[in-house]
Amino acid sequence: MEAENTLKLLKQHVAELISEQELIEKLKRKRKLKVKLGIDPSAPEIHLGLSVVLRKLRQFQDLGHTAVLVVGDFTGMIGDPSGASKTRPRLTRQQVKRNMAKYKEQIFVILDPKNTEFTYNSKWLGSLTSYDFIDLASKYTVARILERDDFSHRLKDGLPVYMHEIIYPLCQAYDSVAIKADIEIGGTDQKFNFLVGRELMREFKMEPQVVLTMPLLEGTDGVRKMSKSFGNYVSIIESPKNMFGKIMSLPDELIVKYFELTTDTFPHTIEEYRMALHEGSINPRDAKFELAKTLVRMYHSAHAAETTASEFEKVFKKKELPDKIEEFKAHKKEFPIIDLLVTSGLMSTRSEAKRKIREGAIDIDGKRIKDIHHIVKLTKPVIVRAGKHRFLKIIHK
RNA sequence: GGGCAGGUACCCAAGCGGUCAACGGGGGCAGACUGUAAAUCUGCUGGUGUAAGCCUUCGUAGGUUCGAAUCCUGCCCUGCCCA
Repeated sequence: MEAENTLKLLKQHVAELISEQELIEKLKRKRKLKVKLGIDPSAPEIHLGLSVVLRKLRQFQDLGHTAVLVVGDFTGMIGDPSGASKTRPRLTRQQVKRNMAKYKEQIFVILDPKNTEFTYNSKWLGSLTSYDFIDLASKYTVARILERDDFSHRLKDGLPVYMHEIIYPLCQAYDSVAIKADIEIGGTDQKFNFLVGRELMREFKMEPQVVLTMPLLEGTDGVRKMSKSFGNYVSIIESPKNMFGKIMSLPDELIVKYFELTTDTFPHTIEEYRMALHEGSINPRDAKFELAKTLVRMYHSAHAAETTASEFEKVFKKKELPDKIEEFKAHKKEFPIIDLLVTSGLMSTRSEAKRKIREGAIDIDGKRIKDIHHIVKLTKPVIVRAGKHRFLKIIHK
């Protein structure tokens, strides 16, 4: 009975499990399982998309299993020039170290440090000889590597596929061999690599790892997967205000998915939301509002959730000014509006400032400024609003 | 090693001697409408200048020309074909 519940929990929200039977077998043995997660050392920020996988990993930890985080420093240091024109800068040892320090600060917000092991794949990949490496490469065929969608698409479209890219899956698979992974988890986009891991483990006469993939979470644009490079991500260390705002600008269709994959909201509550949204008995905006509060509560505090929520109401529903506005101390009493926008950092160039003024994006004390020659007098503090949600209080100092 | 086709702004993609800071689309930003949703409509999307203008930008280095993203040469990079 208990085993059944365990399995049910672990299977929750999972995209694919290969195979369920093997997982059951492994769980039956009552030993600590090694659950592998590959970490990209070039992206030290944890966002909600990654939290989906981390939260699943945490479930394993809560059941007493060990999370083995394999930092891809070896592959990272080689550099990954995907995209023909932009060779990604190689990561130095230093950078990897710095990034990982940052990473660790965030990751234990979700993971349990007691059941977490960090390891770096340069430890074993770095010490392979050329001979070993070729031996490794001999265990897989080109055709099977090229089965992978993105490779075959790129070939079809006449785009480059580099040698090291096709070696990549093998390296990652070898990580599984090296740490003797019981389970590897990640996003569905990793499925291919994980399966290579299984094959390779068989080659090495090991029990193949169980593969568990989680759905990819769409980012704030609602279309592409959440990723730092698309700029559509919500970091888990985002300020309450930004986190709240980003969640509120999410497309409605994602509300339920976000509840499921990024929060601990009870399944039956989520089901209620789903029904209500479907029937139209709840304003999607309100459901999203709850979602935003829930997330701010998780990553900040209940208090922050309340104050951010009421602040949001105030600014966007009642169209009032926020309680707290950042201040900028000006050194002069009078400013041409363009200078003010640029020196205060609201705009990055004078041309941009001009553009925004002409577009009607700039308010001062609630009055829209359309004249690019407008002079701002700082006899008293003024509030500049740039666009929908950027406020700055300018005071003369 | 040889042949062919390419390298244009965040991405795709026109342009093929002057009217090109460079058509069009996507994305992004801003405005209207809203629920900081979607859809829709409008504007903007190198820098500097009040503006006229000036400066930098079309893989890279040179050259031809009054004038080049556009022509020539070397080099680098990508794809395809042949070896």
